[in-house]
Amino acid sequence: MREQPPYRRFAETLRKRIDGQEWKPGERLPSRAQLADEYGVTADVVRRAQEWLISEGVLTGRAGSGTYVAERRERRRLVRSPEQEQCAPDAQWTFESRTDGMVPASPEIAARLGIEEGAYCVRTAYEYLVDDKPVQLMTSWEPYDLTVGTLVLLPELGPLAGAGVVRRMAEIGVTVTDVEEWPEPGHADAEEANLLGIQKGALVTRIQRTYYSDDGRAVETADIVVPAAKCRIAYRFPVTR
Amino acid sequence: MREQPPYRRFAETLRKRIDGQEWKPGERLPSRAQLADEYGVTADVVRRAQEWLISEGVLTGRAGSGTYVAERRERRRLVRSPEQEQCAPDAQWTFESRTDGMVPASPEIAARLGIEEGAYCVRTAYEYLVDDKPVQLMTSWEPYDLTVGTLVLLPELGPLAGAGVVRRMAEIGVTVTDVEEWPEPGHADAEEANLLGIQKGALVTRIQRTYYSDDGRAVETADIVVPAAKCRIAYRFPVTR
DNA sequence: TCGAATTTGTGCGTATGTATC
DNA sequence: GGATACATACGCACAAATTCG
Repeated sequence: MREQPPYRRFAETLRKRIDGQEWKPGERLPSRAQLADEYGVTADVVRRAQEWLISEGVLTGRAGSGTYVAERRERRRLVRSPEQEQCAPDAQWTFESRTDGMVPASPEIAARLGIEEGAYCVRTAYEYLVDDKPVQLMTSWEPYDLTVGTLVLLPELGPLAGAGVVRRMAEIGVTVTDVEEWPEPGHADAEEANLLGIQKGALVTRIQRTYYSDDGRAVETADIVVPAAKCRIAYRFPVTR
Repeated sequence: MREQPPYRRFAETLRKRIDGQEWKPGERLPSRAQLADEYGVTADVVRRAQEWLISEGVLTGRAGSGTYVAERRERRRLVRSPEQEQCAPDAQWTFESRTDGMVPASPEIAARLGIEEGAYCVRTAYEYLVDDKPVQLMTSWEPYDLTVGTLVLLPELGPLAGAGVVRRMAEIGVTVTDVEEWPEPGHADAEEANLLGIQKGALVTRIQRTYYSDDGRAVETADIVVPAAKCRIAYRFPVTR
């Protein structure tokens, strides 16, 4: 076993004091200079130790303000299963949406929807909120020619505003039968971190979701960003053999 | 728009040369000293630019050898759905397993299995292989008192060795009806990176999977590590309302 | 309101460790 | 075993954000 470098040892020192409730969640730690003085290490060793703990989600740093013990906020459980309309708003969840209108399909979106590159889609951006705080981002695309001339053309308008893809499609005679989700790990970019109230570079799960109708056509596809610090994702489904 | 720092600008220079097929996937780049000379920057700027591209999966570094253009390997599609036994071996997939024998349940595992802390479990480690290369790791726990005295006590032995949880449990009269998976983003530690043949710190998805029987008891839980660079995970299930 | 002090965040160069050939 | 190349750690300087008088 090789000896740990100074910054890692100091990180463990800090972690012990945090675990011992010496500083409680949300509280500010002494400044780097103070900690360096107290332990007889350089301020840079303190900085690296804090960076390490930040990357583990134990601390969070705020420029100009200080380094804080991360709030052990209870993470939302986000269930994704066949039995329910996913991500529908309820008493606890709400969302804000903004339809950008028609945009030509990028090569990737065209492939996901099975339409021609450049064909028009209705793009809508969603922010899911709990207690008025965003906990999930989504951008969705629907083929324009699927909903043109119907009341559900714009997801956020009409009698079924906010009702979810399955119900909206049912309204125009399209039966959604399957959903496919591709979750991938990633890091939050500056914009996502800002919108979600998390640290830049924090771990997120990006989900590509596509709904399919009974004739096998893709009727909607979406990019979903779920911050690991705020949400746990659960897939639950029956086992059939 | 603020000006980019030198290492970021040089990263874009490198990226353009890579995109232009100047160096092909798998090929070695010139050494840092050479690149630094060629572009009139310090070797440290080259190093940081390469680190940046490594974190994006464009390059990979090997100590003592060189920096290489990442192979754009085709990623396995890993379907997780109700219709099939998951992760069963077939013509393309195989796995190696190693049962550690009985271990007392940690608090976390006990909670996941709904058993008492310290109660014994059968722990088994799996490495899933494609072309003899590991693409997925799994560690599973089964309550000892569930399978004790039966032929399926050890997942890797007996007539149903390697048959999967659902079939093995069916053999002893336990009907598995549901599965729950909790995927979370993370980074590979040194050991995982070594086993999976990926860079240390590379993005992975960690899945907590638990199978439930018809009486609601958890019959198996597992930690699964899926490297993003090698596998895409797909959840597909029917929509029922 | 504004500016100075404080605190964290970013970038860079050097020294050293370690794997490869 | 030596030479070479990347990996890790550290210290310093400065920028950016916040705080507070």
